[in-house]
Amino acid sequence: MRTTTPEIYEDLQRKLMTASFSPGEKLKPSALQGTYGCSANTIRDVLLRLSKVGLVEFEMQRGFRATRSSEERRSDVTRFRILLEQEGARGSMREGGVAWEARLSAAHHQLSHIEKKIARSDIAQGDMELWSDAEFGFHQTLIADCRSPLLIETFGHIYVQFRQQMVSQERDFGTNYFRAIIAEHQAILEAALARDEDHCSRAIYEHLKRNL
Amino acid sequence: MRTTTPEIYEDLQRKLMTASFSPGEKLKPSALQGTYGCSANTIRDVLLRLSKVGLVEFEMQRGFRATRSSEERRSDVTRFRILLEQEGARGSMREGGVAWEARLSAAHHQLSHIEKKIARSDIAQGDMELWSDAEFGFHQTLIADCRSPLLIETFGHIYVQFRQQMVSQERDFGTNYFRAIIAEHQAILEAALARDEDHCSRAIYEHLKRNL
DNA sequence: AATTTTAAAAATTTTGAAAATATCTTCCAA
DNA sequence: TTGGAAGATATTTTCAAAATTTTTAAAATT
Repeated sequence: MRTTTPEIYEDLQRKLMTASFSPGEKLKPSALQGTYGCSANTIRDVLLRLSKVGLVEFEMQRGFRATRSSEERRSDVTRFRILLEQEGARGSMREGGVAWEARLSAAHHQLSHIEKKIARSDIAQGDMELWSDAEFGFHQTLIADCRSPLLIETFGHIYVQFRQQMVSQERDFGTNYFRAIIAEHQAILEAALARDEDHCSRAIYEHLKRNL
Repeated sequence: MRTTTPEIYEDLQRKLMTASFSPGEKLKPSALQGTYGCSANTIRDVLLRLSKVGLVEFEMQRGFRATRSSEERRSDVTRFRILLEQEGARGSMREGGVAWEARLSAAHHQLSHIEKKIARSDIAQGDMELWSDAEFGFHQTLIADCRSPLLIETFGHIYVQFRQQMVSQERDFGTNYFRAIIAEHQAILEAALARDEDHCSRAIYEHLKRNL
């Protein structure tokens, strides 16, 4: 199998985020090398980079494993995400202009479109991946104009870890779940466009508290 | 020169934090390999790990460089540090027990000892490194009991970036500076021990605002 | 003179294998 | 049985060279 390194990175990232590797599972370069038709060192390189994002744990002399999952960790990731998203949204509401409002509306429109489709329960193959991307797009746009590259970057890392933790915890992701979050995203959008910082913070908390 | 990989990591980290590499300077494995008597790949490995902490920037196909420095970045790092430290201290004040108070007092005592020595201006060789470690110890202890491993880890990353940004910005680090921060650290300690969350947050802000 | 093309040099990434290190098994003694 | 060597196995790390890509500098074209 001929695969470029960026493709390997993307593939491993996706597999980590969709629990194709179970939490805590050992990731052995020598084992993965066969899958991608490259040398073990290339895998090592990619895993080192994925450990920056927090999808992979690395410990010297004892290799890599998919980040462990636990009640505590899920809660920790969620708390941290709430902190970053509240602060980021606050910043965007202060600094963002009409262009930001436009982008946020657009991102929400796209997200809401797919969420309504899923809520009608005609969920098709690949919809979850589309939804996940749209969800990220919305939340990322929410904080995008806060003028803190560091916060934005860290939020990106935390978001993928959040997804990683959530998929490994099977819960009801049925139509009920989507019906609920449609309203929550709507609330966040409205508060953000109204530049009501406290209300927006609360809406973000309400959206995520089920994972605490 | 015979050097183990952890030593290489430490040495590069120290050099990055003390501006032995100027901001934005290219870090070429093939060039550094000679310094440490190891292969270029070992350096690459170390640099990849340092990029997780944010001391090094990595871009695919174009290698590594010491993290760039700018007015904006300094301000960004400072803002982010304030956010994390305020939140972490808040958590410690809520969750920490007497043991935490004891550790915080101890860390402060050590820090204040060296700061007073420096303020008397009999600053000796290696004092800055001792001070830097003690400063980190104090601030880390401040947030240590917030029960958020993620926040603690991220704070560690941001702290070293903060140091990195500060050293590359020459400013008056004379006795005046130390006289000022002695009082600021004292204020943080007192508010923390009094479990006065708002006051502590303010003291943290006052301590760091000069870098905004 | 400015831009694009081309060729050479330099740097980065990848490889495959050897060396170092950790982990597991088996066996023996307490 | 329990605990711990000793050896066997597997994994991780390191290496030096090959392959790829980027950068630099010079030449050619507009």
